Amino acid sequence: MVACVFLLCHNDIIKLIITKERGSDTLNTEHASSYKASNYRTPDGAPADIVIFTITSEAKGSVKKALPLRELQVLLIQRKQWPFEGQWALPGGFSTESETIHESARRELTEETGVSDVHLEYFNVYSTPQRDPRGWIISHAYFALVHESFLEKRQAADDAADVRLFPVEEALAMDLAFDHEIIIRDALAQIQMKMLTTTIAKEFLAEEFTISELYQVIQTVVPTFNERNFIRKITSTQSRKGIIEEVMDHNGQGKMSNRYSQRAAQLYRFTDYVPQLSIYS
Amino acid sequence: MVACVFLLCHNDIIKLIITKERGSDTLNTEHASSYKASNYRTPDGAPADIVIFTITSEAKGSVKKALPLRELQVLLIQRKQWPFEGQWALPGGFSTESETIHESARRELTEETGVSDVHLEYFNVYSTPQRDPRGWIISHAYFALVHESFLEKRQAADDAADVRLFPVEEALAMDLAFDHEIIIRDALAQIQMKMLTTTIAKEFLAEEFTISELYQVIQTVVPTFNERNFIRKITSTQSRKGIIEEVMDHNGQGKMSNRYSQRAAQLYRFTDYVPQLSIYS
DNA sequence: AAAATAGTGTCTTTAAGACAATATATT
DNA sequence: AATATATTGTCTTAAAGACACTATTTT
Repeated sequence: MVACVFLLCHNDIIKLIITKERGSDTLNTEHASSYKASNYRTPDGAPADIVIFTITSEAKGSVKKALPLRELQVLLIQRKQWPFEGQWALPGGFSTESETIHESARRELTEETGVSDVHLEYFNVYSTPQRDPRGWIISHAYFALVHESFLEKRQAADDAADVRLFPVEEALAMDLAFDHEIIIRDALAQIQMKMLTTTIAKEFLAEEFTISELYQVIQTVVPTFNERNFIRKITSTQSRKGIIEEVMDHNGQGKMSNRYSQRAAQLYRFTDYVPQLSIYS
Repeated sequence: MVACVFLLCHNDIIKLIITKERGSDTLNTEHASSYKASNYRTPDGAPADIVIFTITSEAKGSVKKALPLRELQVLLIQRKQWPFEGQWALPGGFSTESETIHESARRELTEETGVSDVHLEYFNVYSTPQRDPRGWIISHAYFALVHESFLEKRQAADDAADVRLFPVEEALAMDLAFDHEIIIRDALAQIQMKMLTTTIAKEFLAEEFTISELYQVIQTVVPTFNERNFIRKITSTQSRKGIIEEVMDHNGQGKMSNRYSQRAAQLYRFTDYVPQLSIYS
């Protein structure tokens, strides 16, 4: 006993309602041992949407050697078709039956950035009814953290007016497609938390970096972050000094950089130590 | 131009393949401005599965007043039908178009426990192809933390042989339905992390509790947790003492409990302070 | 010399960590 | 009196927090 109704609501959208006989999956003990006919409507798609963050750095024009201005940016694409035609949206795409959603997000990310070894992390699902006018579409939201050097070539390759980086605050003030403003807001809160509790700062830095650069990156993502004795804590506190280590040159001397400063600064790299935080110890 | 093919693989399962015309949603700039006909297969369901944890406590028989034995347990239900008939599985159910997945998880949880104001948190999506023999079914996994007192009445109400608590280690050693072993393993790792970084311990405790009870709950979830000066840290460290506070009686004296001890112990409660952890400060 | 970033000295207060000792009520 | 849990005393070492000071190179 099968009924199949097609409702053509828009010229490129099909809604379908299917009545099918399926064993009850309710776990209520009253029903668990009896079969029950129900009406089932299945989702019209399960896409992955990706909030791609990068931190751009721009040299200050005034002085030669100075710390660059850094800004947290998010990559958006301009929609070419209904729905939300002309509006900016997160990159993403429908996942297929033959891949996990994570694989589909990875595929989209590679298409968008041209780089494959990039931090990609799942953080939430968005399923509010009517969130997508095309139908019942449940979106799986990821964030990606990309070093600006990876996006530079992409930006140059196709001077695409329809793919652009926006400062996060600017993006949040725009009229974005779907519920993408909420998704970006949630992603921002997520990376702010992760910036302080994990070593994701490394995703925005070169392999070797100075303490000032690290401090700047943290402050760019979490503007309220303010540690007066930052260098002391990160380098001389026993419980934390395992997170980063000094880079040495071939003579066993500390490797220095004077990219941004008159006095050369020690270079550091992240170790593979994973800090374990606890409110009880 | 619509093709619809029904494949009846099992008497209560319908697989469908639909070819429909839809605008390309790939974000590749090569395709962004051209429409492309594609074959779309849509998911057959988007259920929420819930890992319901509780901590049971059993008084030691030998002595009258002694700390109880506590054990982390997970609620499972025995399947009554194909697929995985007879095997134990997580409670859960298909979400519908008119609710968010979170609402559907909340609904299932209330059906299962009879209680509504319970900690419920989303943690991951499971979408490995073939994870469900009924079709392309993407499962959204939640964990719930329930005080044992909430489950006691439920357990008594229907002496349901098909709904049972299992010690987590025992559940993980069983041959569970679907990929539910992996889901439980991930949920366990998740609550172990959250137990140490948030105040979810409160979900397993009464409103008022002693330091020993709190310590026991943490150790039950995270067996490696071992803090020799626990009482000192939680009560006399400035940065942490905001997490809990002493309960006072009407005379302004500390309210005590001797449920588990000869010498009465001070009762505490959690404040609404949300601790902020950081590896940098 | 002024500017800009990098890093150290020094002092006070607070917390961590270990473990012995004391407190209170029950059996 | 022995027992079981709760709590405090005391000591040593480590870290937090503040802020003035020195270091290095460029302009």
